[in-house]
Amino acid sequence: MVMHGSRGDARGRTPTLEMVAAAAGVSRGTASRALNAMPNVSPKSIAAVTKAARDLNYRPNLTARSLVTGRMGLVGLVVNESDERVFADPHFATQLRGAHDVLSDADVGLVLTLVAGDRERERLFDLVARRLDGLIVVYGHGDTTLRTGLRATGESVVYAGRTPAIGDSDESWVDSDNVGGAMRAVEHLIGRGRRRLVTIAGPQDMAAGLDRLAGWRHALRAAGIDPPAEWVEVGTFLDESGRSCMHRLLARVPDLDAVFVANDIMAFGAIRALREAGRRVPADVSVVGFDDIAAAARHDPPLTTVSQAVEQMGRTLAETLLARLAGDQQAHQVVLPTRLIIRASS
Amino acid sequence: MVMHGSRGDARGRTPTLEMVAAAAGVSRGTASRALNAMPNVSPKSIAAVTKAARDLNYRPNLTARSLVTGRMGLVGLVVNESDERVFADPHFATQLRGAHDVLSDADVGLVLTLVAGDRERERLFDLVARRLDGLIVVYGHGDTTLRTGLRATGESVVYAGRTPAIGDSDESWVDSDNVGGAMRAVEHLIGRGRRRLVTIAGPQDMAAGLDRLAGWRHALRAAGIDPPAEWVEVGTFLDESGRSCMHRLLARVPDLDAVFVANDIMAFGAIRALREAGRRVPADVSVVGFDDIAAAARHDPPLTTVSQAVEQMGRTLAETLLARLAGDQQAHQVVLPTRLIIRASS
DNA sequence: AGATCTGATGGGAGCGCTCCCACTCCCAGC
DNA sequence: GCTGGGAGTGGGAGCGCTCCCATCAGATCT
Repeated sequence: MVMHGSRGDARGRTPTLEMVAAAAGVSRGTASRALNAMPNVSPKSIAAVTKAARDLNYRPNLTARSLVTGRMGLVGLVVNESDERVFADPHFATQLRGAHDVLSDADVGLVLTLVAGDRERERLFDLVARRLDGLIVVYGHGDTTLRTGLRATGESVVYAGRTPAIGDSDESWVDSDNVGGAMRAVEHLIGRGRRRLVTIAGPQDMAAGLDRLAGWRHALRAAGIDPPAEWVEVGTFLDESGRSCMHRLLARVPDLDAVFVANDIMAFGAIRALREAGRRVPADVSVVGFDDIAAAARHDPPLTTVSQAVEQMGRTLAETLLARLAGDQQAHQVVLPTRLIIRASS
Repeated sequence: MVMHGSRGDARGRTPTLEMVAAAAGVSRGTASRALNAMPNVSPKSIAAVTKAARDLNYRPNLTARSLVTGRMGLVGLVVNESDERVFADPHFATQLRGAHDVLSDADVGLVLTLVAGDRERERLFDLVARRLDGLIVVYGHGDTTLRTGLRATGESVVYAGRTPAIGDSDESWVDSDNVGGAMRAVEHLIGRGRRRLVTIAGPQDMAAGLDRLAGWRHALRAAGIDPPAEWVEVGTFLDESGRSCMHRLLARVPDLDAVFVANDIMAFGAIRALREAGRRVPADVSVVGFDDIAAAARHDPPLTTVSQAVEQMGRTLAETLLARLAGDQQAHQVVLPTRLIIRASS
């Protein structure tokens, strides 16, 4: 199907439903019903049409189908963030694979849409109106313009990650149980006898940052400890940030005996800082991270951390969107379980 | 455009070309010509149609257009490799951004297509026949089944990276000047007085691996040095592989004074190995990498390396594909320049 | 003034499919 | 034997666009 010369050269070459029907000795309508597994078709017709379609190597023209159904069979994956930052996230690929699998089984294509700046955001609105059935938004954090814009268009959208900024009751999202994961991490540390249990939190404009901090605080209070504000440092989720936050915490709380870090990357930085300060991990200070990235198991010492169902998240995002496209009107808000992986750092 | 109920509820809501034409007081044909900037339309008509289209917030129905033109306005980005490995490549995002920019300006969508295994490869052939105008194949290395399959379909395809495995004269590809880059790296080291100049090569089933090794050998010979086979170790492009290769080289060639490493990641591993062996970089051994990833500049010591025009590569891939789709029959084989970045490691 | 050309226009045809309505069987029920 | 209904079928309409051809005005040339 090279066909740069448009119509002419394709005529007669690519088999159409009409040709399949003729070969099977039935009408177009019957052929269509047979191929789409609709009711009220005789087994004989189904067999004849199936055979004819295979013989002719027939592939339905998705464009023609779209024109009449109004469905494109395409959803957009919106990456609203600097691409470097997204692709640097070791979970992105896994999540993408999960979503891709599900969509691919449903014969729905995934159109990659990088958004950076107003012009591209406008283009996204245009795109979604013309070519896409729905959107999966990953890394939409912070950009309320995008969110309110999408909400206004009434498009089918599913977000990766809870949407903290605006009232989100009518939006669909899939998120990990960040609060629960953080709580279990803290409970684990308390069970190890730790009491001066500080935290390096993530950015507070992201649900993951907010929720992991909330879980830490909640678990401490449940254990009868009311953590002072000086036990908290807010980082950027990057390695170097973990290091500098840890140094500040050590300065403020010299006798700290454990730190819950909101992601593994910062936890690595924090462990470096602890060593620089002459503290041993885990003998003097226990460290727990979040994410269970591949490097966590290989780290020295292997990092105790909270694991998320990353591929499942991708799958659920896709499934939720497909459900919406199938007519399910209500918003789905799914929280996936997290799991504490205990290793040597605690 | 939610329209899960198919046709009915969209009728009358979404403006059509017919409606624009009526509002502008011209015919459908004239409106189409005006909006598509075709010749033989009066300025008055153009103005009227443009205004009517804006007033009605008209967006052409791409499906209807595709049905008649036979063009989908979609190209596939084929990732034929484990997703972890691709997304771990720090250049992938940049390259993708470049391609995305160009395609987006041409109003062509980019459909992400992960291929792993025969079933998915079959699905790709199906997909490209039904929904896509062409393909950009990144990381197609090794998979000749994919290549020969695509060649058989006569599809428009552009490869990222030279295609060494099979005769490639009729295939389009875009690649960096790996040979030239490697040569300049070696010439630089020779200029620094180094003579026992070993190399850690990349996988030999990838053009990048082959070409960088060839460049190293070529430059040495040009300098009157005929490198023995024991000066070469073949790595996997991963960090740990760089370290172990370096150890083996040190064992075989104890008096080596420089090493050209086929990528930065392995160069980091190699520098670790050199330190473990008590060699100073660059005092005892000079190290040059390839890629100029972000971490190279921040490394201790900052790494001398060969920089590629990564974003340009993405752009050129897209431009080449668009040219093919516009009817340009001949294969384009583009080699983009590389540049030696001299830092402290040499 | 009449013939000729050119730029501009209108509208039919048709892309390949799904949807729907009308129609034909055939069998059960009275 | 006639009727009612359901299963199965055929084919028209129509999705919104582009392409093309016939037409038409207005300008230009003999």
